[in-house]
Amino acid sequence: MCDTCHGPEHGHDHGMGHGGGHGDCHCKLSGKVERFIQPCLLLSLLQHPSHGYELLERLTGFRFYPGSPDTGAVYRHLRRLENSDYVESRWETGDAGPAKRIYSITPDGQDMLKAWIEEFRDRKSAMEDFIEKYERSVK
Amino acid sequence: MCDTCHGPEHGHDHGMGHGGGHGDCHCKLSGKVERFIQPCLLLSLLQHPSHGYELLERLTGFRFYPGSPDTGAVYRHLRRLENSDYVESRWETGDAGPAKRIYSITPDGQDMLKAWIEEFRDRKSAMEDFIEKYERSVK
DNA sequence: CTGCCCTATATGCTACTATCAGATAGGGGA
DNA sequence: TCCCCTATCTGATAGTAGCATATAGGGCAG
Repeated sequence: MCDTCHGPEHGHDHGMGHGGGHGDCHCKLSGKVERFIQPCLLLSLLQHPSHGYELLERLTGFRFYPGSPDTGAVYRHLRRLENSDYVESRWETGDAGPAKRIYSITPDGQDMLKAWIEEFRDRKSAMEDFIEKYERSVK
Repeated sequence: MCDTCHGPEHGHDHGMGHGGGHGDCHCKLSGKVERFIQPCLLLSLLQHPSHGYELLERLTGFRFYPGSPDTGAVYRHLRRLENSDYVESRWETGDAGPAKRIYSITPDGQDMLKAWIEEFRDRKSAMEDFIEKYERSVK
């Protein structure tokens, strides 16, 4: 039983929003953002260096994130990207408010992003194939 | 340290094969098939009824599965799909070898598959946007 | 000067999932 | 008899997202 969509578990609302975690309930087909957060962060940082809190807001610009993404996820992934040398950071304490950790993309990170782009092209075409298979089957 | 690609953890091999589970190693960008198994099973069953072992082989026809998919995953997802009334099954003991559980897609399952197709269209266009954003940034 | 909100970063916990490994079992061939 | 192929199913583990919470600086209203 699903406490979000109520009633039948096979509702047709398939938006990616609201976050997931509904177990066997398929009222949200893909609440989870499925590790798209890393390429989104890398692309944001390719555009210009930024800090976690700002990146959090910029993530909503990607259609993978219709709602507000999780703050914990953003900071944790930035840390992981830094451990892999895909990004680097420096502290900025200049202006008002708490200190900011400014992240920039590294050459390795740019290579990684390029690999992600290739991956996305593959997935996109795999989905096109799937849709085509479906169209042929229902015809 | 990655025991698959050895050396630097940011190698550029980004195929979807060999299965995942390399933690922070990005030598495989997406070893996980990320719940694509359910729509693949539904579409296979839309084409014609089938049993688990056969579906296992038919899954390789989808480009989400370059290697052989996990047998456990197939049977477990079939069970889950049946619990959700997206598929139904009957035992077939007629011919040689062990009994087969033949699955068929239900009307609810067909609706679900349709919802998945819409979802795939969304994801596909989100990826197109991402790639376009990238192209603009590197230009 | 206290409480509240906004900015900013970080960690703990839990549920879900994929993957790996192995168990069970029928039947055919060497 | 042993091994392999077909066929289904279960156990254990590791990675992940999402939620909640902790910490902390600074501005501002009452």
